[in-house]
Amino acid sequence: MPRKVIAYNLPCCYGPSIMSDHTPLREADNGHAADDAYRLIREQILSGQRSAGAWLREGELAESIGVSRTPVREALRRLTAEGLVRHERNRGVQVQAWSIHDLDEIFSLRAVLEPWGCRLAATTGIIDVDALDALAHRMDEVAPDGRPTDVDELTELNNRFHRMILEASDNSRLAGVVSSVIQMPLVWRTFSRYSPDALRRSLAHHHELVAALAAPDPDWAESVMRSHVRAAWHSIRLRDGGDRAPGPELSDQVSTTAGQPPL
Amino acid sequence: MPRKVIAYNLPCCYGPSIMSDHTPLREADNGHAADDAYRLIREQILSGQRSAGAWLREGELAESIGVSRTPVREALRRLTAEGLVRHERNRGVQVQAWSIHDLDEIFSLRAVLEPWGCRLAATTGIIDVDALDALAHRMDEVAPDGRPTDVDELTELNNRFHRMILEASDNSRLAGVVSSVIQMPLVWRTFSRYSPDALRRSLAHHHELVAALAAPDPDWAESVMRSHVRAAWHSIRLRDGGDRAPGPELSDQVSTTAGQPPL
DNA sequence: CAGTGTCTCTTTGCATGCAATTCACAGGTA
DNA sequence: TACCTGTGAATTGCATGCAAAGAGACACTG
Repeated sequence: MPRKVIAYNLPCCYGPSIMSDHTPLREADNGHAADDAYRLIREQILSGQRSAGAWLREGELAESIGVSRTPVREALRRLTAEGLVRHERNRGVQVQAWSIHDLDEIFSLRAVLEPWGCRLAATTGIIDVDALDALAHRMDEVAPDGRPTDVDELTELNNRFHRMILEASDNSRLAGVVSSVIQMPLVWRTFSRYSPDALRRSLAHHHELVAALAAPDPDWAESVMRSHVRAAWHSIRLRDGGDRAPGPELSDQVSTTAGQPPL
Repeated sequence: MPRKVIAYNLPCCYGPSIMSDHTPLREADNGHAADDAYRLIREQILSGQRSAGAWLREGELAESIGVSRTPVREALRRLTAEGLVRHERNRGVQVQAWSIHDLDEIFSLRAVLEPWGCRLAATTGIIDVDALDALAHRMDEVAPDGRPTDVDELTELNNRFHRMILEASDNSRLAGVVSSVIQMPLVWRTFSRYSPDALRRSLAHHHELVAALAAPDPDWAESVMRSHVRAAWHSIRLRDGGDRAPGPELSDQVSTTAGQPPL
């Protein structure tokens, strides 16, 4: 209790003890402890450094990040709410494990929501088609001939592309819901599972989406987005032991919203 | 620091100071501080005791609940993640305010997701039709002739009805997403806004849903659920200054998935 | 040898204290 | 009057200490 006072005005991590041998503390003191903890832990999970089922100990995380347990606890609660980790009372928090069934749930949801959002975006018309087009072209550069040079950047560009469309749907909850549901595929590092052919097709879809939104033709936009999501679903599953196509029945169920008569 | 030790073994709230004049402490000591705080605060928000825009002070809440600020903070973080409150760094937490636009967002999302989930429930067939039927009949009793005797119970039954269908869809994320998006209408105490006619129609929909799921006919089930949600949307809006029908364009957009050819 | 009690050690849950930030408001200046 | 500016009270952010709940080791008993 005496030394605490001294430590307070310093970037907290320098206080109590000389930093231990490994000092992967949060960079500088900007940001805020709880946010930093959240970001760092989240990154470690998504990047696979913390594998599914591993326990996340408050004490260990606090020390490695360079903050006290309090902000770590806050970060873990956020991650729990987002479904990235599981929390058991008095036992702790462990990284959520995922199965093929989870992947099917996610993609069947996306196959309903994203086409609908794309239709809305084409209808409301408040979308920056040029910016979207730029993203599509940038992705071509990062993955010439269907072979990605930088999977991380490709993933980031792809996320931005999809987010931009959903945000143009004028339904903020739609965008929120999709991004909350999508967390997990990041772990699977989607694009690293695509064949060159599949990736080329995916990038072509992006250009077609730009065209459909520029037209704007809501039916076209919706339909291309549906193809895009379902193609992605196949691409990811095929590599996976290739057990079977996306849900025999699910397949039909999802296509429910396909092939509509024009409104 | 001396008295603390004494207080520790008691149900924490009895410790430090003789309880103040108002003692709405958490009932008994069962449950756990953070969960209790979460439940109590959530209830106060949904019941309208804490009105939109009101600030939620950690200290005040902690005292009124009878725990320290730590579990209150945890509860507030959960509520933030769920969208019931807004959090501003270093300023605090205030009850989220809602607009007609929010209501439109929510119902247009429901109008896409719930019919789809209902179709899935009819397809997978793992639904307890009898239990569902019992719920529908119980609702008839609680609202004879479209005049509810107990709005709270009616609301609870209705939530159970819808949740049961979504849980039968075999897509846990779908159920999760819908319930997370639906929080707000609870605040609007949906059924208190229905006319007797509208409420009678709503209850009739429930019986028709049971029939469609018992058949089981996915197209029928999906279609009834779409009618059900869109009717609810109108019922809630009409009382509201009756400015206009659910989104002129939105209306078309949502019906996107309507009137399909049978699969 | 399986089952059970207990003991210890680890880890979480919660309370509390101090620093930092924000806001309202008063007082000074142009 | 309009606009800074600084001061103080209220409030959050974070660190830390103690109690309680689990998990595993180990001996004891049937």
